[in-house]
Amino acid sequence: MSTADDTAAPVARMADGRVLRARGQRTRTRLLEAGAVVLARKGFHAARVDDIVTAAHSSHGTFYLYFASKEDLFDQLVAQVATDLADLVAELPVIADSDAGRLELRAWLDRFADLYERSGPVIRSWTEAELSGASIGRHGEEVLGAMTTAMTRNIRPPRRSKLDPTVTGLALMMMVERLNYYATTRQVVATRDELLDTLVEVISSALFA
Amino acid sequence: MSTADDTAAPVARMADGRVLRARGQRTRTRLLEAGAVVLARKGFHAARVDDIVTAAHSSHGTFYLYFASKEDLFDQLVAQVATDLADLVAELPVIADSDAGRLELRAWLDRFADLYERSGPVIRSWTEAELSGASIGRHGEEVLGAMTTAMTRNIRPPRRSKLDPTVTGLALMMMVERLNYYATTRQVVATRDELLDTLVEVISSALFA
Amino acid sequence: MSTADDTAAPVARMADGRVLRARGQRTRTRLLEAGAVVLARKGFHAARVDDIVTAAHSSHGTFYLYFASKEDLFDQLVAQVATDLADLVAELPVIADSDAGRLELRAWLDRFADLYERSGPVIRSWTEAELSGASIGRHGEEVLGAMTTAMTRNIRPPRRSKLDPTVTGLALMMMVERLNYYATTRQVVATRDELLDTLVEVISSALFA
Amino acid sequence: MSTADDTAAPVARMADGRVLRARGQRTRTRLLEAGAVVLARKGFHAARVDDIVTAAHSSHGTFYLYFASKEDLFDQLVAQVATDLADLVAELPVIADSDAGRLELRAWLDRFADLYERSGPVIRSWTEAELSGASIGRHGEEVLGAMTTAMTRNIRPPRRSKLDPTVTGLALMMMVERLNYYATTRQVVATRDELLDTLVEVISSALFA
DNA sequence: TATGAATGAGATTTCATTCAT
DNA sequence: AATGAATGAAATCTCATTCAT
Repeated sequence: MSTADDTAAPVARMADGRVLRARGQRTRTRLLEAGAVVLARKGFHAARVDDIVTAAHSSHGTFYLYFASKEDLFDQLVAQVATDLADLVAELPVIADSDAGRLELRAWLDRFADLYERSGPVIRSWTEAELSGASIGRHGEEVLGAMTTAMTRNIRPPRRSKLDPTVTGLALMMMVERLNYYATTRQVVATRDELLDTLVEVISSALFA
Repeated sequence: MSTADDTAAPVARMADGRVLRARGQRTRTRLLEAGAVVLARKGFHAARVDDIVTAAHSSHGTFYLYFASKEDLFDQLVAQVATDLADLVAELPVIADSDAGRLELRAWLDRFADLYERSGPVIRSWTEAELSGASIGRHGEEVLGAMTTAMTRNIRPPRRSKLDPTVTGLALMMMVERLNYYATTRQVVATRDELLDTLVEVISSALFA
Repeated sequence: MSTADDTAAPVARMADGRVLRARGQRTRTRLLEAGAVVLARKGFHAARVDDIVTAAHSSHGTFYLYFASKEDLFDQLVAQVATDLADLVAELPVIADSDAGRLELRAWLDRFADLYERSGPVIRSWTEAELSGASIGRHGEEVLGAMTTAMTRNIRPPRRSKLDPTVTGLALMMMVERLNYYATTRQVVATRDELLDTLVEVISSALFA
Repeated sequence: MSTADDTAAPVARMADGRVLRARGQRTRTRLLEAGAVVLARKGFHAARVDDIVTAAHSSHGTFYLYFASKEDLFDQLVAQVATDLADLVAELPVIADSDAGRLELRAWLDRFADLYERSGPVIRSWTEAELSGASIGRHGEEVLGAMTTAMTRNIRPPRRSKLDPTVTGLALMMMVERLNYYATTRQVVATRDELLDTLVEVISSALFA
């Protein structure tokens, strides 16, 4: 049995490093949640600190008690989602060329879609932040790498000599992300089943054709 | 037989609608090109009018002679690229399940990659603009629809009953776009050949598996 | 009997509608007063936001905390003066053709001159704003109507068949305004007594000749 | 008999002093007329050089060939009107306390109203310009003095001991001006006859009561 | 003489961050 | 811990005037 604390939950702190009491904890959470809402509604650049504190029924002064800057808040939001995503990606199974394998893949994609539905706005703001060179992009790069690697593990080199595994892994994962993107933003109308069926088919075709 | 010019090129105009003489034409072009460069370097939101006029060796006053606002310039840039992209997309052939078909597809993807290399920054700024609700998004939706439809034409329903053609078309096109994105931004290291081979394989697997 | 305050003073607000605390109240007042001073010195169009914030020992940012725009500040100034003026005009008595009547008229004109001395610059800027079609003109029209009506009440139709009461009322009131204008701007040199005597004479001549 | 040229018409010149040929003459006139139209529509401050040259079907470059500045054009406009007005004012007769005198006065006021109808916008812009300290105000002061003096000549000191002649003259003339102002801007609805009747009555009451 | 194009100083406005209570 | 107020650098945009042909 492991001793306590070996997965020490990171203690939330104020911007100046002091540890939070219960009330502070709640205020910080309120601001983070408001940040997510505003991010979803307006995107990274158009989000104003004022929008966030208004949505959180708080104030500018309070905001800077908990976050060093606007970017800091978004960074913390992104860090959380990046962790969730990395955890999920780590659980992508090696997929067998069988109905069972396809079912496993489908189940994983379902969980991905769940996560995307919850955290899509934050994930989408990644791209926006990346494009303009904000520091938030870091998380994106790490997760991108993890996703690519996870999918790459499924590609047995002997089978398809022409396919570069890394490139293929990236291609398939990006397809998964984009399709979820257009589905959650309703730019394409598709049920969850259609989404999953399509992804399973295309991915398994690519892997086992 | 009609002479040339029956598809009269749209005449460039000043922000107040007056048509341009030769010198104005040149200045406008210089500003557009500088805009593209700045857009590539900084992204839509971080791009400053001042950056653009400095890059174009021009002035603020001149800028507003040709464009009603910063957004107007980017809108015109995007409109141009949207046209190019739509033209290319219209030329996507119906792909046969044969080596010849694969070659045709590969050639088309090569042209897409060329266009993306030239106009990638503008295309990428689309997403950024979309996210923050700018009016530029319009073009994006149209082109997105055209791309999806073009790819969809290649999916013969009888073959793969489970695949929704529209969703599949979108998925494949988005994969093409994203892969080009990561290739041009050097977030994935791949030669043009690796890129094309991978895309041809995955797409034809999906279509003909 | 009701206590005071049943005509609750309109609560001062920030540009975004939030109500003010004491400090904000003071800052807003300082800006309004500085605005009046600058308006007097430079007129509506030549007045710069920068002049105002400098005079108020404040900053641009603060200015826009309290006023949505430069025009908004002047509009609030004008609204205040319009109210004062309307109140005074409402108190114009019906004038009897007697020494007592003339004394009453004189007293009222004296109060008008006081108000004009205090608020002349703002009243004068009305005209400037009207001419250029700014929204401030509204107040002007209302007050103009009230002034005309008030004076009109003094004109007994039977007496002077040829006089249109409204036109006469307007004529006399405008004379009052213009004379105060030239007196306060020192374009005519006249003591308060000369001013009042002249106005009383001309008005009572017109009413009772 | 006087020699030729003792009323030498001021020769129109370009901004750099050169005398105009016929074509230049016409262009200059077109710009002046366009200036008057724009002045009427927008007022002094809101009038843009661009509005004027567009209305005159001319160009910025041409504008500065004939006028040293925007103010210069308005100054020339005002100078013309000031001359007309001064001429008219010089012809104000000494009014007798008789029906004939009233008719003479009425005739003069009719001519004033004609002039105001033609040149009202320019006259009105005087005030606007004065308020913001533009140099145009000069003409205004001169004409104001002339108008006051002219009316003052009609006030026989023995009659009304309390009236300061200058102040009264100013008061009456300003009433004339304002009433014409509100009549031409349609802020008061009155026929020319009502206007004249009212003014004749009030003025003669004041002079002869 | 005429003109379209170019200029840049200067105006208004925004908003992340800091201050004072 | 919390907050309302203040700040000012920086951004966008305007327009009288000058330039070059």
